[in-house]
Amino acid sequence: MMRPPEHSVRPARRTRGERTADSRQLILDATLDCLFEDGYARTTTVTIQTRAGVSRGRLLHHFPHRDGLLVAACQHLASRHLAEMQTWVSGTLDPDCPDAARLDRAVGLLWSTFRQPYFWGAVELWTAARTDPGLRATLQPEERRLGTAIRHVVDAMFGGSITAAPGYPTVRELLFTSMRGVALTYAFDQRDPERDPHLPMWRAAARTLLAADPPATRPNDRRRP
Amino acid sequence: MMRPPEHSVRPARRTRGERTADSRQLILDATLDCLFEDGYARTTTVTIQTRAGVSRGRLLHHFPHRDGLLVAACQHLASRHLAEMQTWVSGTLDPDCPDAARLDRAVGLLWSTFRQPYFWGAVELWTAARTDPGLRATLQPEERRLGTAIRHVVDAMFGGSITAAPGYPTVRELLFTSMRGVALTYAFDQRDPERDPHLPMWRAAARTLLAADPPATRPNDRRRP
DNA sequence: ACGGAAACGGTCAGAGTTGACCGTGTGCGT
DNA sequence: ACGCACACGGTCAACTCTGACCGTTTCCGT
Repeated sequence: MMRPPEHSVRPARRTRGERTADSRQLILDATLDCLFEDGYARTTTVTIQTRAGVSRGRLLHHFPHRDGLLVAACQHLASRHLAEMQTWVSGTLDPDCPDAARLDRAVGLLWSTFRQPYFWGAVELWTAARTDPGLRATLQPEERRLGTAIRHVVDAMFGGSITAAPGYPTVRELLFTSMRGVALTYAFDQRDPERDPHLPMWRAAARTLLAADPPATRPNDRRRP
Repeated sequence: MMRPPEHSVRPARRTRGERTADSRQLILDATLDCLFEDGYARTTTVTIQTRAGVSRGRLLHHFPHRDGLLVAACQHLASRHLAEMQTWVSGTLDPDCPDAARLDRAVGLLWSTFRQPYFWGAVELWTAARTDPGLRATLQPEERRLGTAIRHVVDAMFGGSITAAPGYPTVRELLFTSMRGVALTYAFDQRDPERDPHLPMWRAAARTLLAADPPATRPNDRRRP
């Protein structure tokens, strides 16, 4: 009653654009959280609005249709993941790492990216996009952009000396796809990712492939006359 | 009116057990078809009963709850896929294949298994099982059994001389997981699987890894004093 | 032959989901 | 200062999906 308009409690007078940005951020983050925790099938608009802490009106004002919300979530997922990757790799990067131990570290780092909530959110969207042309149309270019960006980050993880090896492109692609394939099985078979038997296998295979002299594209005629 | 009970038109007098088996077969096949075509989220009991051509009573008599139906679909998927794999590999197997061309053939065959509807049905169930403990409990042992069985089939595809190589287990696992990871991207990026750039990469990497002399598990100390 | 249970066919209520709709307050251009 | 569109808050109707429920036919043991 006797309180004057206290300026320390006031919500800092947000502009209209800021409120809109906040709303979108809240809702899209909540959408990705729901995808991760509940899965695509149980991710309803009510679940999202509850988790985001917004009213139904606020949700429907920014995303009138569920389809548009999920499409926006795809783009949000991509941009958020990209930002995470870049800050995260710059924090754990070690410029003067001894030598071949860098490969082992890089493999471990790469594998750790497949345990983050991002990966499962992406999987949910991927599988949903398979039977949803609208989602697919959005997801495809977004994932392409992300793919090239991630490749650069991975290159930075491995470092120049490894990247220069002729067999490196094959190693990078093989590791990346194999890890994705292995990570997918964790959906129904949850073990300790740190003790995954594939981890030493990836390291050993990478060493062998990088040490192979030819680009490994010609099958025979290895020995010179 | 004047027709006697015609024995040529009568539906061959099925026993009760046969009808039950037919119903389950119809419903479970339709369930897997729905998973492949519509995806998990849009696979409803009504969709299934329509596609199976059964009444609601018939569906609910055999599968009172949707959960049980999907769990049964998991087992059905596994057994059906296993049977398909065995008959299919025995039909395309070539005992006296020249030599290393067998590897190329095996890689191509293995890759072709990731384009069948089975794979996408499995992916739908895997992702659903991640957030559904009931599905996961059923899927896990079933996929384990399938995994070992498939490994045997793959071994048969490669043949004894390749299988005997010390690096073979790594090659098999790497190929299998990498193909799964690549196949997953076809959910949102549909290209021609026959011209996938990974195909020559897999073949080349397999050759290199199989040709490597040591088991490739010890990182250093290659040269003896 | 005959009673009972299995194997349906078909309806319907209840819960859940989506989005249209209307009312309200407030930033913002003029 | 002023009004208008934006950014909500909140309600509700239409729709969908699930599973309970009841009636009917057909197989099967005795």
